[in-house]
Amino acid sequence: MNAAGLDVLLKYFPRSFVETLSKKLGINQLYPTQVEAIKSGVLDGRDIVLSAPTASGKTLVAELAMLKTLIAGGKALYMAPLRALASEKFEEFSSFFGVFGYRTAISTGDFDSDDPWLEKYDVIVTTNEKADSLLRHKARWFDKITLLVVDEIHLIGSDKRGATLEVFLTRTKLMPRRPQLLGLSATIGNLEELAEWLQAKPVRVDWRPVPLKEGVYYNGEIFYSDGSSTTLDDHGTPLYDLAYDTLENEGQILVFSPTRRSAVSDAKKLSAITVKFLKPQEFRVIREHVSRLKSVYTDKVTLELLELLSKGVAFHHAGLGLEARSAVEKLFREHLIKAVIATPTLAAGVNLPARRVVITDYRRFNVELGYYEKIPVMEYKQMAGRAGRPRYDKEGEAVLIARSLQELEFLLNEYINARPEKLQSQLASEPVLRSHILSIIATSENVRSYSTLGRFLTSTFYLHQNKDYFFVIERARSILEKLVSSGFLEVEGEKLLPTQLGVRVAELYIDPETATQGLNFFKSREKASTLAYLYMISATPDAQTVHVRRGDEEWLEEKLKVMKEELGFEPPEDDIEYEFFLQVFKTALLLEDWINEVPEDVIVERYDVGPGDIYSLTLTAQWIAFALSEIAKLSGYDVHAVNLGVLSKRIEHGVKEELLELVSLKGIGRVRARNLFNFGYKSLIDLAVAKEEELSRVPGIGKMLAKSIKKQLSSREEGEVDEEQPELGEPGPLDFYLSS
DNA sequence: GGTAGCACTTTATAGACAGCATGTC
DNA sequence: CTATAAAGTGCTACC
Repeated sequence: MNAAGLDVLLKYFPRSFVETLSKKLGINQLYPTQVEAIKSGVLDGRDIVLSAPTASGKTLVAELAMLKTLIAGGKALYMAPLRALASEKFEEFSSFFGVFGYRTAISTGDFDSDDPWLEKYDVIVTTNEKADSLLRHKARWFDKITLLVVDEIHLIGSDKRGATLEVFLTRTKLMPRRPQLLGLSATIGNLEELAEWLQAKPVRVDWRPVPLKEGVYYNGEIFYSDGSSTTLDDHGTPLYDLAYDTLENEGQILVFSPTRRSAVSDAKKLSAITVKFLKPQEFRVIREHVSRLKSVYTDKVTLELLELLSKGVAFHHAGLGLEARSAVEKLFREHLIKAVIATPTLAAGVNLPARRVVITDYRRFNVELGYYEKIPVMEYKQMAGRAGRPRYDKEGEAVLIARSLQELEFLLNEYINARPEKLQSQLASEPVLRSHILSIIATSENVRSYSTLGRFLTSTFYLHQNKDYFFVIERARSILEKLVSSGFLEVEGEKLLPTQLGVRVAELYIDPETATQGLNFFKSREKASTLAYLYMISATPDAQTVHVRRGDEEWLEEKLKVMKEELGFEPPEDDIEYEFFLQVFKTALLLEDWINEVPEDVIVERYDVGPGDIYSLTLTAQWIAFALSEIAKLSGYDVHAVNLGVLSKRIEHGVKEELLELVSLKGIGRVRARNLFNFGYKSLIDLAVAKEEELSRVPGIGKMLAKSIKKQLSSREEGEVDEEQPELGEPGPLDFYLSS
């Protein structure tokens, strides 16, 4: 390695820092990506949108830029689209900046660094939504941010979540002292347009640390983009051929499959091959992981996975629980399992490179629109970019599978040699716009009239891209009317003022429509059954629902007969509405089972979901329950507020009310709490009185846990002093000024 | 009468962010 | 709206 490779950094950093980079962090040379970015001025404080392939060193660019800003006494905010990515970066940054004596914090739905908020940290890692939420809550440290790093900034074009990022960026753009911006992007068709909107410099780098070959497999041959080709041995099916060839050369293969079902079945098929390449010592290590996972999961989905793991292969999709997923990732990274067959979870998710990536189908069924569509080139490129493990593989290879000569041609032209499409702003869709319009008015003092809102909208990417100003203004006007009639805003002449309710809705981060539905529910009844609450929650636009299969209708209708009373209303007549009704009803039943302590395995079977689905379903329901409880409180519906508060806790832990006290202990979940309860420990007092040895006789409670319980209880008795919260409510520094 | 094997028919379809206050299966 | 693989069902041939 060439130590002089770091010379360019001496212009920006003290020599000791550069030496530390080399000695402690093993960074001796800069990648072309980093050189380009520095040439373009990231370290001189310039705003930049950097588009470069996966693993081409974008993270180090961000780290250097952040380090630069920290040395100057500033603070950096790093935003990522997924919680998993945020926590991955948090780990990385903690050690990187730790070496230089700077502190890193993370704030997502999962974790929150508590201490007097995030003020004293130098680097803060969040998800996009969390960053937006912090803005809404007027976090005071926000004006201390001197560098904003937005990872995967191309997410601005995603239909569901793109608008959040767009509004966030528009807001920061309009701040009086805007922080430096570093956007990190995959390859996109209109980088220049995006950068121009952000008033940043577009920087495009195509260099990859591991060269990537892209090709199409047809009739026993891989045809590469450069016109060359290789022939593979025949093992029955294209996927077998590709897998065999990869494993034979001691590589690993990552397969993208369109559905969960096909991912599982492809994994099963490939197990016949992978098992042949599994060495005995590898098998032993895998078995340890498998037996550990067996103690966590006993549902059929995970059991199927565990069986496959022992054969050196795995499937990966969002139905799997968190631990199962990360076990698959870990085993694959350690080269123990040879093949992973994944749904698009992994396309934009955690970094899991493999020598060869196979995309079995360029089409995917669109559940919402109800038809098959071809996946965007950008998504293909993201998947293909996973090919090639730095340091392990000389080159990576991405392969699409063609079924006919025509398709071969089509895939070469439309994917491999195609340019990724242009990013399109997704701001104009109504449900998205209504949330953000309320949020903008409710949480910033400077957009409080039709004209300032109009000016805000003018600064968005949407209007930068589409010149139809009047269309947006019209749509905004109709949304404003609805927000006013729902009681979130008030009009005083030209002025638009948020109500207390409106502010709270924006802070709680729920769709105004969710709040409206909640309020209608509260208004129409003084009390409600648990099932009725669960139904109401699951029917909101923020909720997730489960699918109703053909065979479900029958038993759902049986259930309905018995529970009509409890539900408190008649199901709709209309066919489409009825279909939605059944979906919501099924979801409500699942949640009810969950809070009645029905075992996870049973839920998995009964509702045809995976443990991961249960997790995300309950997480969402719990959040909505909490938010609506707050809305009820604010609107004077005290009974509903209390009921929903309790319900939210029950959903969080999956327990009956009687266990809520026990479950507040660290290390005690629904299962252990029930065991304790059945052994007569029904409250914290009971536990405080009990002896450690007695507690450890309860199934699921070992010596360690018994000790931890006692320790927790004794510290509670002493009454720990709560940490002081910074006062809220002052106008935040994030308010921007739309001076005309 | 029972069943293996095959052809035809039916069925279902990816993912995941947010509050708050501290640590799930 | 532009599909397809897996699971389910039913039929036939054969013992």
